[in-house]
Amino acid sequence: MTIKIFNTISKKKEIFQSTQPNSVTMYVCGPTVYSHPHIGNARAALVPDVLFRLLKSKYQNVLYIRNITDVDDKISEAAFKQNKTVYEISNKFIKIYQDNMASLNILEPTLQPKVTDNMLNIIGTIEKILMNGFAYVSDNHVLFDTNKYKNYGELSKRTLDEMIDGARIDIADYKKSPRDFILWKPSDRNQPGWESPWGMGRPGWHIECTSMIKNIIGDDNTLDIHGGGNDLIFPHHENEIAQGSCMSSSKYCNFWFHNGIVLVNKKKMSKSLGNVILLDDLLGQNTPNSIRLALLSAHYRQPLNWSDSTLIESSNLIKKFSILAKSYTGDINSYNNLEEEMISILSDDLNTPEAIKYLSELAKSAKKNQRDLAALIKSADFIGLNLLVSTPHTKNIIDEDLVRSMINERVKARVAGDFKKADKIRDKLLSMGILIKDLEGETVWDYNPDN
RNA sequence: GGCUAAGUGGCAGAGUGGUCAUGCAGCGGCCUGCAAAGCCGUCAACGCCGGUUCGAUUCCGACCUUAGCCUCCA
Repeated sequence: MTIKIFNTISKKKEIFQSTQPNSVTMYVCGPTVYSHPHIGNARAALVPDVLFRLLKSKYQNVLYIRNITDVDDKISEAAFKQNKTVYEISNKFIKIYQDNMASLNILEPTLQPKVTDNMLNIIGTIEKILMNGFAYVSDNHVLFDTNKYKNYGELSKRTLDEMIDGARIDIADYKKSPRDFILWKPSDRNQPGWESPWGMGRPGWHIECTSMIKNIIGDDNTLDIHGGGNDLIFPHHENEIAQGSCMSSSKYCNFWFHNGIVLVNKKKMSKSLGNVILLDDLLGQNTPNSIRLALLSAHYRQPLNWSDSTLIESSNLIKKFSILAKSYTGDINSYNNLEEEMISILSDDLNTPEAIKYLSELAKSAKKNQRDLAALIKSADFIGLNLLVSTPHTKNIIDEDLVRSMINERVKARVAGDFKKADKIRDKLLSMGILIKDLEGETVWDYNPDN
């Protein structure tokens, strides 16, 4: 069965084909580690995670690389403000990032290279570009010469003239052309710096990705899939293609894969608008499953407008699935190919809303059909939703014995016909975050997902 | 201003040249001491104007609106 994915460079849904028959190489731009990860970082990791799971179901070897940018002026700035070293900042946020992603059941990539571990490779890559005549040294900087690379703009579909006309920035005087971008720049004493043929300095923003990719897959090999947020198409990925195509003769990458951004109140999150939603906050009040489902509720290429109701809806749905899943008593392994339909849905450009619809339909038929119930559990699991293990919210720590004794008291009151008292106890439980249901012969309880 | 996307029912959000999205909410019913949950049924949409077509929400063009990018950004 084939996988179709939308390729940004052709602007079409294409049948995915890897360069090697049983292997896939995928690179996704990871975080710059200078602050707490937000919901947008989560989407940017979660979308490739679903693709990774899908690819793994069809290919023997999937090499999934997600880098860690631990050299960046934003990190230096954070270090300066907090009176800490650059490494203290980056190590702290690497740890938080990885913990947050693990909480969301996002699988670890095969490799997570760091910029600081690749400085010699980066310098080597820049030397190759210089040697091939696509870069120049000016005032201790090394710059990519965009006028030398004739396909510049092929990803973002803009011409150099358009970019120059639309430019809102002042042109640095060491640049030959306003669109030329930095491969290497000098560092002063307060900035992290490395020895290079061009003096103490540090790499520009784009070169790290190109260098790490080529270092891992080999200069003359083509990457199968390169992913990242929509907002990275220009200039970051455009510049990567330019560099990567000019350091060796091989094509840089076959499939470009971009996820839409998360909007809050219909606007992109930004510190100035004060609408940044941090994962730490979200994870304190919601189950990983509901956050995950909420992030998958829109197609990955669409913008996702985040609101309270997004989470409420997804947590209701997850609760419905989980209750059903827990009623399953059979052996899941007695059925074959339970995930087949889910795989086929995702194979069409990762259509997660369609996948959720499928789960809803399974939930409906699962009441009468054990196989569908098993399929619900397995299919949800395929997209990383574990229905069998419920994770209570961290703030919802409850004395279960107390809950049971309150329920018993209410049962007694109901038997005695004292419904006033029974309702009072029910209200009290609700205020504690406990939802009860009177089923035939017994009363069951669960955490209230809205709480 | 330039570039790139998108505009679907009360909300979220897929999809399709001619029959159902789905979820939440609403409405009617079953169930219940009453609820909650569940179940059954039900209402409702394709920004605007043209064009192509026997037929368009779906294809084409203009217009309007929104978002993103053009500066760090996932």
